[in-house]
Amino acid sequence: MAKVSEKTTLSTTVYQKLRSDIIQGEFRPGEKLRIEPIAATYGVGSNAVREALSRLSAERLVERYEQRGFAVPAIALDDWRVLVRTRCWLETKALEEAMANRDEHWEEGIVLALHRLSRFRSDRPEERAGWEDAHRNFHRALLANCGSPWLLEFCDILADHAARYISISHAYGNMPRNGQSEHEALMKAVLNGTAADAGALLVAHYTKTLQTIEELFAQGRFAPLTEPRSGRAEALAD
Amino acid sequence: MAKVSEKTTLSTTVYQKLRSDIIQGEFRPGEKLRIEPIAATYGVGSNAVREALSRLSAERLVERYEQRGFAVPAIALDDWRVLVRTRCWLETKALEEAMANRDEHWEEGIVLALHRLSRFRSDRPEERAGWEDAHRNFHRALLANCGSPWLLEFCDILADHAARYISISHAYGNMPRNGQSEHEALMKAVLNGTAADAGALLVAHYTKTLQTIEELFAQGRFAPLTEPRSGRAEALAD
DNA sequence: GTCCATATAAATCTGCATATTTTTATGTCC
DNA sequence: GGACATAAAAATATGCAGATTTATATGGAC
Repeated sequence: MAKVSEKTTLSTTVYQKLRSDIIQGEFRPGEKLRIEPIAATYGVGSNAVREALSRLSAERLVERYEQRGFAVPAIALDDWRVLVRTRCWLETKALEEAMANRDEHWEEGIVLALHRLSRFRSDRPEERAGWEDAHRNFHRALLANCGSPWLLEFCDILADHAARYISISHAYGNMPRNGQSEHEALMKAVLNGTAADAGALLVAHYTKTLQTIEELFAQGRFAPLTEPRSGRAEALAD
Repeated sequence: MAKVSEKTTLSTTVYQKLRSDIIQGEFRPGEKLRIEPIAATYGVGSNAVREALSRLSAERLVERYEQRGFAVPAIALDDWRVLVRTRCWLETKALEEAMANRDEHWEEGIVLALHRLSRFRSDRPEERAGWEDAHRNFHRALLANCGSPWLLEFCDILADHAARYISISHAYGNMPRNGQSEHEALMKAVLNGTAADAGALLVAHYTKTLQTIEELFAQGRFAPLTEPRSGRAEALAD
């Protein structure tokens, strides 16, 4: 029995596709998003695209320039650091609350998510998408019980933005690390340890990724993406 | 010399107006937002309204029902509690960071914001809008230095949603309290005390508002707003 | 009452018209 | 010639008026 496909609007379809493309780094940072070409690509009218871009701009996944259209956000080392730092703050808090509210269902969800994650190898290109997905679900499972849909959503937004940086970095020399042992240690601490210990492991986990990408910036790998070439039509910022 | 008015789009104008109306409780919770009437009211096309509503739905200030339009979110006691709790978490963290990063400019901003707030009396209807604004700015000033635009934005979103609950409550018997002495104590603790003390005062400040509105729920004042009358066209939820 | 067909209302979408910005071309001064 | 200003042209974003699709309400058969 195939799942009944949810009734949806064209605008939402475009929104989802653009969202996913941006997070997966299909667009260069700072790249202008012209409405007509996008509409033509998807075979829809320009209004549907505008609506999708407007939604994305509210999530900061695209930047909006009044009367001048939309663009993918630029990337910057400082922005990356702040993003990770904020993510650590919020996820640490969420994890602390989730652990305080612990129940069987939550614990089982974590065990299950880790098991599913273990079935993918992040170094095999054909499994990569599945791994990313499972990885995301594992981290979500840790926080699921925190008691605040708001906090969960904020963590999700930050995770999306972090995923974009990570996707971009993959195209510039960053090999995704599997980190299965880290995830196992994290799960053990979450299920059996103190909130402080678990939080420290979580922060350490994200800090590794932080540093990997910091190095790419330091090596200048992202230079062509962060220094807008003068005279380019893409220089939208004022 | 009047400030040059920013070039803007019709869609953004509608967005700002709707946003402000929702936060100020001009719509009943759960009320359906029909596109045509709104477009007619503002004298714009339906697409501009759709775009505005789409943006608002990304901020959770309106709910989106695929193929069935948009509605103002309902209100619920549990939602209100979670909202305030989350706000306390995030603002406490932001305040802690802001205090750790303290500098002169930040301190002066707080002093100035409190002074400006003191010029308004929340119990005078004609000054109410000004007071709300100054109050919001005071709380923003406390966190301004936290070092994370993300965290600031999340706090802002939560503040907007809390403001909606408060606006609605004003129409159902809740008198806004001035709280000047609370704000002064808070400022003193922020400028001269420990982060723990300041955070506790902040939480206490929000908890008072929490309880006031909890009581209105308990008294059933909001009942007609939370119990969707069956058969009404507004029953959109599934 | 439940099911189904039909009518109505509403949301959604498209194609084009308009307004704005960006680019290109042109002219002027030094 | 190069730097700068100005004006025309092109590209692009924005907005509107219906056409189309979808959901909701209505009424009748069973």
